[in-house]
Amino acid sequence: MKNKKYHHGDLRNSLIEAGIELINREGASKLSLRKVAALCGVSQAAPYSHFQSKDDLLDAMRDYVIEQFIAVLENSIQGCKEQDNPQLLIEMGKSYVMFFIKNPQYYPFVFSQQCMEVNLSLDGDDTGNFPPFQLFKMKAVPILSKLGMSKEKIEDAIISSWATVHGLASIATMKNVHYDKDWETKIEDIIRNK
Amino acid sequence: MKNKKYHHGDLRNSLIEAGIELINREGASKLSLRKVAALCGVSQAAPYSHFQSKDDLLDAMRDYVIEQFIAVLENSIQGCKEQDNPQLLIEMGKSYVMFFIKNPQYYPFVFSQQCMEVNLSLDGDDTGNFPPFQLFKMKAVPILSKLGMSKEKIEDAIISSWATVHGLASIATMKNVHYDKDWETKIEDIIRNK
DNA sequence: AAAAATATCTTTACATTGTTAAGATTTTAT
DNA sequence: ATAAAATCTTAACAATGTAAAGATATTTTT
Repeated sequence: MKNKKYHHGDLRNSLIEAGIELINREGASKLSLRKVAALCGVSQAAPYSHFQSKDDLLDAMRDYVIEQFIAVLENSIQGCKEQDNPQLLIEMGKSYVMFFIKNPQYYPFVFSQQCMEVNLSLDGDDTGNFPPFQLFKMKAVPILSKLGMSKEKIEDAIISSWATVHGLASIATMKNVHYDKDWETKIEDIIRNK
Repeated sequence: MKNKKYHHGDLRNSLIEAGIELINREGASKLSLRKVAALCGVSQAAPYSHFQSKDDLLDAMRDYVIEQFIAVLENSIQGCKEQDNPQLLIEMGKSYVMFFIKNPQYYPFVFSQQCMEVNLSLDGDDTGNFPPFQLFKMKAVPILSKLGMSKEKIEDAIISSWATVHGLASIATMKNVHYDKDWETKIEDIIRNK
């Protein structure tokens, strides 16, 4: 490791993390490529050695955040004793919402480009499917099947559940939302109320 | 009405409508103040006689879209024979989702600035509350009360229902979402599955 | 009706931004 | 060691939001 280095060494990852840092500081709307480069101590054009465009960097940052998101969801799954109990789906839902409540800037960022692949159907190819939804689907199908639901009902239930949880995350992370109760303790009631 | 006019005559409204036109054409992310001005045939700085900033124009455009949105919701209410039947809430939900399915560019635009006022509580001041939610709340409370639900349950149910519908709108308007069924006919099943 | 005040618009200018091009420096491959 | 490739810098461009100064039209006042 040299002190003054022409080459940064790990610029690609540094740009991703610096970008996420800036998003947490002042939101995705105020992020600029040049600020990210400056935060990494490189010139304005340096990012173009690692990303084709600003959107390309944003995509990589999104992947990075979604990886954290997936880790949180999987952690909540492993916290469940019974892998075939419907409660597992509730726990996933709670984690889904809480992830964005704990990182409010992430919601508008992750879903700003509304162009992620989403396959709602139970059939079809799940490669490239929005990973959090794919994970939820994968866990939900056997659990709901065991309850004796028809395939069509299962598909509807999965879409409905995801919509509820996703909508809750959207609402809870709005800047001027007023809610006197504590989300963490209240959220299960709200999901169950379905 | 003069042919060549230094003064536009109705520039404020024209800017709002031109802006919405551009959003429908190429999405909110690609909208610029200068393009809006050009579409109205005025100079780049002309909008500043009517709006303090680009965000100020965007706010006015949002209000304009929300007015249309409210009109659609109220129309669906008036289409219901029984004003105290829970089916009315389903109809509102369908209209909520369908409004954004019919105008896919509106969803990311209306909710991009996640800073609208939202009061989730049944108590408290509803002035300034996000009008579509306020309307839903207003209609839901008496209907759910009649079903014998407690106040707390009602609040939970309203939040849950709005989250579901709002989440459905978010998901259905994603660009790369694959769904082989027809939303219009399927959406009620999905909402009911709650 | 004339003059003054105001509203609406234009032109010019500037800073910020994404992006490209040309070239410098370092690392890697031969 | 030399060539090739990767990584970075500086300089420049077009698009954008916005401010300032001034022109033109409209409204208000007298």
